[in-house]
Amino acid sequence: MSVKYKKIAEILEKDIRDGKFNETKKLPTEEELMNIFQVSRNTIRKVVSQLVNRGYIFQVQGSGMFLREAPITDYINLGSLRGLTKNLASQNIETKVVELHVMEADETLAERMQCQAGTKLYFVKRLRIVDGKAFSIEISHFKKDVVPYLNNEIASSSIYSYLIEDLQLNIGFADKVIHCEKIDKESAQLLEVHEHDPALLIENTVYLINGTIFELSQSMFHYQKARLLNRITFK
Amino acid sequence: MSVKYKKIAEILEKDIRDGKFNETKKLPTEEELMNIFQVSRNTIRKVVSQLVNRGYIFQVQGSGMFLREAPITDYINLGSLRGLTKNLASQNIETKVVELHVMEADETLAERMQCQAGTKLYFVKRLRIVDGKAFSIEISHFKKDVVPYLNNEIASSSIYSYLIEDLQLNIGFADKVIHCEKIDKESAQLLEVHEHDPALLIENTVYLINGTIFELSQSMFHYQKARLLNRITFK
DNA sequence: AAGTGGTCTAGACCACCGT
DNA sequence: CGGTGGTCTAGACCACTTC
Repeated sequence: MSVKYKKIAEILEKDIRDGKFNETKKLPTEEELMNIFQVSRNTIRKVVSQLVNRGYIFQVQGSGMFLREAPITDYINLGSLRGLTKNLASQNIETKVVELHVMEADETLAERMQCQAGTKLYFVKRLRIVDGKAFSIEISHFKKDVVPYLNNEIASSSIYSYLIEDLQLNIGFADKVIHCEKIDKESAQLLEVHEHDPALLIENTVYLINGTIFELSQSMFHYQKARLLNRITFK
Repeated sequence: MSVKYKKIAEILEKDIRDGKFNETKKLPTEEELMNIFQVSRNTIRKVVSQLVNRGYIFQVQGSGMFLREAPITDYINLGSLRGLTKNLASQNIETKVVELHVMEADETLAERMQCQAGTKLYFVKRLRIVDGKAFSIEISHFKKDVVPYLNNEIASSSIYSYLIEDLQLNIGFADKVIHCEKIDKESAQLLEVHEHDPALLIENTVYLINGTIFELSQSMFHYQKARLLNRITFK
């Protein structure tokens, strides 16, 4: 976080979240931001593009930069990295670790994670509980050579905070595939719904910035509780 | 499309799709691209950021720019604008217009579309058929003052091609909310599934670049056939 | 050490919005 | 017409990868 544009983007993101621009629903002009932060125009434009990509603002040529309407309900933001911990801010989230152990990749996993069969993986199955009610089941596989250590305590809080802040992983990009299906019996019990009820699923493949896969996960959501949000900008 | 970086991005996107870099799985260096297209480095970097955002490539500092693995199956790309027409390229898509007429926004619609109750809207209900099988039901509302004309013929092909190429709408951004639920009887018949089977839903709010909403739509997908893909990059 | 992407600056000119 | 964003250039220096 040593670079200017990231620092400034952090500040402005916080300002927006804190409602600092709510009266005008408008950001200062690029020139004003240049003066405030004492950086060049390109740097400000880089900052702004971050805020645009994160869905906070939109730009209108000749007019200014405006706040996008904040989502009213709690959504899982598909554009962000952290699972629930950062997203459903207003709610009360618990995590129950159902299973956690080291395993070896079989042929299928090996192919999907682009590694040799037999590669050591952490297997984690967790139940996420929001406001006292079962919300989702998350099954994750982490490559052990990238995530050398994991325990119950870490898995009970935010794994991603651990990966980023403690292990300092450089996470680069991810593929998320979303679909829905009829829930199986075991999952139905965990999520407290009926067998054959719908289930919303996200299959997540996460890459380091050098392009290596380090996580493959599946999240299964309670169909009545989960709503995913995707904010996109064209240009 | 008069600007350099968009033209170059189009060319490179096509090259990537055509498999031009498949042997090396690597793009030319920034310097090489500067020479090829005779533009400055910043312009090339802008081009590259487009390709990164669209999920085609990833950059590794000190090393180069590499192709991301192309998705194997056909997915609906959440990051792109067009619905199916552009996405499921390999398949055979038909569209049946179930309903098309002008209506007035009621209180609920007016609030969600940020307009006055009574505002004229085009209402379109379409059934999308892929490879001869029902795939999705799309219900859309377009503001008539933005989309002054719409007919059966246009709605039978790609509405978005019409909006962009003919009406020259400047589409800016969109909010997509995804969830799943049990399907109702009428929709079940259209999609040829059983009542109470799962259904995957996307609620889509689309804005012009000046921030005005012009479309509100809901797409309901066949739960066994639809897969949504979201490619994200962190940085 | 050489190659390649990442950050940052300073400045120019264009395109669009609103008055 | 003034204000504000959009595009583009030229050049400098830094950080990481690869050999």
